[in-house]
Amino acid sequence: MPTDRIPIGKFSEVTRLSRKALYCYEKKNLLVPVEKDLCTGYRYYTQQQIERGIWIAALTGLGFTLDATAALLAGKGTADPAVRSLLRERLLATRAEIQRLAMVERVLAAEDPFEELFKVNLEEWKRKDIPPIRALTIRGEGPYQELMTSLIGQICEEMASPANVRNGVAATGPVGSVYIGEDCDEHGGLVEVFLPVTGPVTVTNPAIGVKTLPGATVISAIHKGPYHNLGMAHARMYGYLEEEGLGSAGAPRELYLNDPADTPEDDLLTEIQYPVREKA
Amino acid sequence: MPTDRIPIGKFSEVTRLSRKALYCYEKKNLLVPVEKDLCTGYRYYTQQQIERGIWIAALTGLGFTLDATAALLAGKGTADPAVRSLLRERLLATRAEIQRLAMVERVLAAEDPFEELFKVNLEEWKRKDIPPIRALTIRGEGPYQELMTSLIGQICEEMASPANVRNGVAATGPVGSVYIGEDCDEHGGLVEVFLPVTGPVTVTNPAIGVKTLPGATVISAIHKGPYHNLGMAHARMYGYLEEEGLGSAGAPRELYLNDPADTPEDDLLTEIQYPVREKA
DNA sequence: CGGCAACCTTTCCCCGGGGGTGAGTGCACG
DNA sequence: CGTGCACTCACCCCCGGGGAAAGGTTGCCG
Repeated sequence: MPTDRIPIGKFSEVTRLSRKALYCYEKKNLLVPVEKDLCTGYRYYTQQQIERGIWIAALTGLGFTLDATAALLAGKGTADPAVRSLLRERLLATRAEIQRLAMVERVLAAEDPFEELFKVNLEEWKRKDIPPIRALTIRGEGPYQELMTSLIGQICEEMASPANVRNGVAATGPVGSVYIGEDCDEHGGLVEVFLPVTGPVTVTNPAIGVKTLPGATVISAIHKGPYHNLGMAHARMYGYLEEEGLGSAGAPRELYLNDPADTPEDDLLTEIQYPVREKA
Repeated sequence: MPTDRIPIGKFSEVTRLSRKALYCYEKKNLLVPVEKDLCTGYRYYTQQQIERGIWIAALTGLGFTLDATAALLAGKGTADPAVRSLLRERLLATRAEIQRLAMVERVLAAEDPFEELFKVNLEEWKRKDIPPIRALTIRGEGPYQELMTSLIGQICEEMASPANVRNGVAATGPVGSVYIGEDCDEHGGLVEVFLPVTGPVTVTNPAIGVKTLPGATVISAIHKGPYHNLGMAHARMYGYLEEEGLGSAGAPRELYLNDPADTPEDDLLTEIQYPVREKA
């Protein structure tokens, strides 16, 4: 083969790699032009590099990072176990992404995607670690509807007391509740309402205390809609936990993410948390 | 609601947005903390912002850009046509991505992904614009096998002539060929072999000329494997063009992307180009 | 009232390029 | 041997954050 000096533009056409990509690959030593004119900086590639370029285009097109691509090219012919593991890892990641996109598609294709979003979200449970929380707490028992209103009202009142306002006591999160009672049903039970708080709190109402709620590992989901639908959401989460064999490890909590006073019922957001046993 | 001063860490937990993301949203005015301590720079969010944060997390999770997310949040309740179009655009993009990933998955799941890659690649036609090419050319007719060897040999010899070497004449791309004959079949026909070239060429062999091949819009695919399989690939591409109603608009070309002299037959890469009529 | 851990701040570089700019080259053709 | 066009260069900012470093604050608890 006679001398070949393929400038970057032609090389880019043949390999279907953009010029920018080629600069990038050069910096990373993935595909370095054989010749670089010292005075003008012009890059020249050769025929041999076309093949490598095409492989790079193909592999990155599969979603491999440039590092992985380099490794794959190095071990292509061989039975390198690293190659196998890279391939498998990518396969799994691709499948996961397809699944995710399928859900995204479902939401976007729905008549009202904004509504649909949180219906699906209910199925998108996430595990997270909750740190301990210092909070004002108050307990009560009875039918939820009135109970919650009353308990939250008392806590807010406490926060608004002159002593607390003066001392700069402030809430550090949304109001939440813990379903303590063993036999909570949809209508009522023993509940503890809490408001995460910071500063030198003064408590006057004897029913209210300052506690540090224990941390936990929880499965959490976000619910959108009126509070009276929360029961259904709990049922679904509970069912899911049973299925997965995750023993419930404590009382479930709810976090009321927006204020029922100035939000339409249908837009209310509630985070539901079910503690589970830690599991690597 | 009493004063709430939610520091970034807590806010990040509740909304499932990373701290980095929050910094980023602040810079873009997408979600700006209500209070920022002038002296320490600490950010404090409020309850009301939690809802917005959760919406942002949900929308970006669907793949919207931050700009799009902002627009969607602004027009959420209204029947803004911009919102509709953003949603539809995203839906189409998502579907396209799912399709693409499905192919990626097929390749990765194959027994030998490296082989599979170019089989599928054959189905991944791309339209591109080919600029005019200045090249050494030589024509011949007969059975391909021997014909090509001979023609390519002659061209290479010409390139290697003392005059050309002295003048710094160099190839600017891989050898290719044009199937000129109307009645080319798998075995032979009228062919023009070309080698893209630059510099003041001297031609001694009277069969060889310097020509500028015309540019074209082509559908191109990359074939991997022995040259004697090219016939099948051509047939498939031709079939595809018919299906799509793309009239062929000129003689097909092949580019021989690596050198048969030092490449195993199974690894030979050939780009096949079918000119089509320009179409917006 | 102190101490200490946990929190927060800014800054910088990374991914894998896309887009654009102004200025400096090449080379085919006349 | 010019000339003009097309090419190429380096540089900077953008996406949407992740990770790490170095240093300053908070605030709980004793």
